[in-house]
Amino acid sequence: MHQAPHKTIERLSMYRRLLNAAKAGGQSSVYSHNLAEMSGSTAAQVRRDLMEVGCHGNPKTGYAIDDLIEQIGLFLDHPAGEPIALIGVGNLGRALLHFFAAHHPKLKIVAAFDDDPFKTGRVIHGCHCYDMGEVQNIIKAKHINVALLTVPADAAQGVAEKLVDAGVSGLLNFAPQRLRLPNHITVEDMDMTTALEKTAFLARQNGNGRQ
Amino acid sequence: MHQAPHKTIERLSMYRRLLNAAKAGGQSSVYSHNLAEMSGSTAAQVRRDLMEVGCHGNPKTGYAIDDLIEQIGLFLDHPAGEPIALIGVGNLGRALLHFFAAHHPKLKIVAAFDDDPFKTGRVIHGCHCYDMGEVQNIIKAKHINVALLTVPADAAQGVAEKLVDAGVSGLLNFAPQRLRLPNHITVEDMDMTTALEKTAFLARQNGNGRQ
DNA sequence: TAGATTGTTAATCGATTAACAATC
DNA sequence: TAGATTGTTAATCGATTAACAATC
Repeated sequence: MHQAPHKTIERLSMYRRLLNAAKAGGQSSVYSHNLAEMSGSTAAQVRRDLMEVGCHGNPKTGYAIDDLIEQIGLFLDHPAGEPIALIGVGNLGRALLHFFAAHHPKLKIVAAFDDDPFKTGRVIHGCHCYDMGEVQNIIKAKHINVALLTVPADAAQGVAEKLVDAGVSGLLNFAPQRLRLPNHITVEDMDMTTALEKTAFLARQNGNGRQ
Repeated sequence: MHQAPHKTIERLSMYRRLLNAAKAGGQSSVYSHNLAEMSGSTAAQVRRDLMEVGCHGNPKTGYAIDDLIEQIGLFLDHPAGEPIALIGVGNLGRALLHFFAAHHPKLKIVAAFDDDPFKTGRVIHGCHCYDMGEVQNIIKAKHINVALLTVPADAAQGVAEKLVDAGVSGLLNFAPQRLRLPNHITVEDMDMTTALEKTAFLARQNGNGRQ
């Protein structure tokens, strides 16, 4: 069996969000070109992505929204929900705790970690903050497989290795630091400095020419 | 003349960061394979990227770090520095103000905007917070070309259009919302929900199999 | 049926990787 | 010279786009 391309996974996530909004608006079916229009993709791409997760439409009625949401959920989500850890309760860490507290039924941040004694022991945006010394025990105890890394760049590699030792196999890394980890570990980098540099560069190149 | 691929731009940003660190550590030259090792790229890729910005090495001595940093800077940066706006001073907005206050000499957030009267008029992480009503005047007055968008999803499209009207041509969008803007506008999406869903999915697929 | 949409296959495109001659 | 590295070209790979037969 083949692997779904990474881009397909990203688009499926986006489709689901759009479908939930459409459902909330009272719609019950969509055509590929509707979803393409909303997501900025093409109709053919949408059909290919939906086929990937086993969704089938019908030339007369399009795709049933409830079916799409269910199939995408079966494909993307862990059925029992995914417990997640957040490491580093600085400004960005707290913002992400707040952001993810609301956003997702299946992805739940169940533990935060910091080494600042003014933060540990408290509940921040609904999430208990533990001392870094407990990170491996708690990750094992709570069967955490995925972590958000919001520590300073110079601490990132060391913390990441600890997490992997404790059993984490996916990291969403906000530290502007390349992580060297075994190949079977998934690292997704959210490098905001690079993203901003790229945006500024492309804006200057394609933009309105204002200097 | 041809355009540098987007991936090359991202890698150049990363190389520069690594080169600055190497320089601070006392190094004065690198080989392509050193930079490849540090960045997780390949030596051939590094050489191609560096050629793209007009850097040349020498089989005996490799590349001069000072030269690389300078050439990458000439390529990526606006010589006068790039003034940037941040729209939406919520948890995430404040975290980004803090993050970017320190990180970059050429990219500077010079104005923040919100419509909450408890935030406007104050200075937050060194940046003045203006009322949203002033956004177009200030963007024009300060010649701002690039904006960070950290407003709620349902406000993102409206705000983005206002910004584009005022002359912004590059947006770094943190709202989980697809923006529909003219083609000459650069939009870079930092979709954290999708990134986390993708990380969790790939972790489950490639990970240690723990359920 | 007629017409729009789905599902599938072939063509294109862009970027990465591999190969190798040129260079110090 | 010998050997490692650079610069450049060709081969590969993956994903997107285009084309079209099958379907309701």
